[in-house]
Amino acid sequence: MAPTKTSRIPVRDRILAAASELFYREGVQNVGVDRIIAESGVAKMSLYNHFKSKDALIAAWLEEQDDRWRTCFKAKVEALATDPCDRILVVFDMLKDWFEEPDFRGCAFINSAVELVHSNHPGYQVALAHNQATYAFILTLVNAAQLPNPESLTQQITLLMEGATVVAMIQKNAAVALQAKQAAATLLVAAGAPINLEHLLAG
Amino acid sequence: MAPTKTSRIPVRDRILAAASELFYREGVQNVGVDRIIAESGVAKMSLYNHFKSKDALIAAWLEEQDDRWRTCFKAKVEALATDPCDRILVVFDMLKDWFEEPDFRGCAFINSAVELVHSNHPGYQVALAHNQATYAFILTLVNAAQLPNPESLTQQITLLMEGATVVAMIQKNAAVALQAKQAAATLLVAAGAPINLEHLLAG
DNA sequence: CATTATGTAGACAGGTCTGTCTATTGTCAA
DNA sequence: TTGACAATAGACAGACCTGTCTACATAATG
Repeated sequence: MAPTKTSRIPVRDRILAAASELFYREGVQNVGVDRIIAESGVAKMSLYNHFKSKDALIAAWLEEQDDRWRTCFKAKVEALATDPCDRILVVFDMLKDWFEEPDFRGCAFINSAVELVHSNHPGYQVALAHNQATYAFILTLVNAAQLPNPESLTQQITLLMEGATVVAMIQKNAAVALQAKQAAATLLVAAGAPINLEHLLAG
Repeated sequence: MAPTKTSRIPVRDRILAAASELFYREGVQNVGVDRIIAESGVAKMSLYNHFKSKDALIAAWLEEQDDRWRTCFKAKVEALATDPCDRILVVFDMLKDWFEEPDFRGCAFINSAVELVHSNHPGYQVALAHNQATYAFILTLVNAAQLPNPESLTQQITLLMEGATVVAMIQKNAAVALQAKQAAATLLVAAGAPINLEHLLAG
């Protein structure tokens, strides 16, 4: 490899970093490869040497995002709470923090699935896999809480998560995360979880 | 006006009809004006005489969809149920029917907001207004049910609706509507509504 | 030093898209 | 009939986009 004078970060990583920011901020359709190479300070041929096409770059970006999300999300949940039910609820606190980030623009996977339209697009496949991975992760939390009908409860909680993400994006309103948390807590209590609902309403 | 020989339907309506199908099926970004005029059998200048630009056509399409939705949705809910709580729950049965339509591809307003990116786009404004109209309509149902904290309950129910719509789209899974309905029923019961949950699980 | 691999810079082809323009046709009303 | 209006067909400019190509520069390795 040729460590360029301008930067010692590998070319592929620089491309992915620039693509990540631009794709998320403006959508995959509104960002051309010319802007990605300009932002990353890379030659166009380098981009096409590392990625077969723009569609392949989109898929690679989503895969990288998915990888990061799986590890970061799991680690954060486990660091913020130990009780199984608390871990489910703390997910919504994390969502609120995410929604409050100034550059928040919704879920990259949902947004990309909408833009890519066709489910045979490699990027769409990654988005779908991410969606199922979210379900699977929440399911581990619900299973740990040993509540009845774990699959149903998990699906309902993920619907609240996705709904909150979409509404927070379109309305630019981070507070919906708290409403989603309240709803999730109600579902948990109805399933028999030992949660103090009064305490939730306060903070 | 000049009623064309090929059709007596006004030109503007033919343009909107073609745009509606194409925009919804493939997304506003993936459909060019050339395809709209080909599908509607209209001259390009006619399109630009009726709509200032493609962006204006997108906004007009969304406004028309919003108008139709407001009247159709309200009428259907009121026709399918009379009890306030039943009316809230029947919304999710309607969602399921919608999700099962072969051409279902999610919510046109959410999808368009994602594609248009910028909240100052006229189409984005219509999508946002539609989102708030949904909230307002559900709020009337919740108010009719005379339950405590109507705004919170309404927000939580709309989160379930939006979440179900997004997940149904990305997974092509209409069954999530039933999970959303179940969650909504649990929330209603927790709020004191007189609902038989066992009956819900059956159908 | 020489070779090989990697990256750079930028031109370029071929396609698509929006929006404009012109010339022509058809329809209604006075 | 005639003039005003609406719609048609299609060419066109200008911009943008993807992906390829060439010529050159740089770095590590044998």
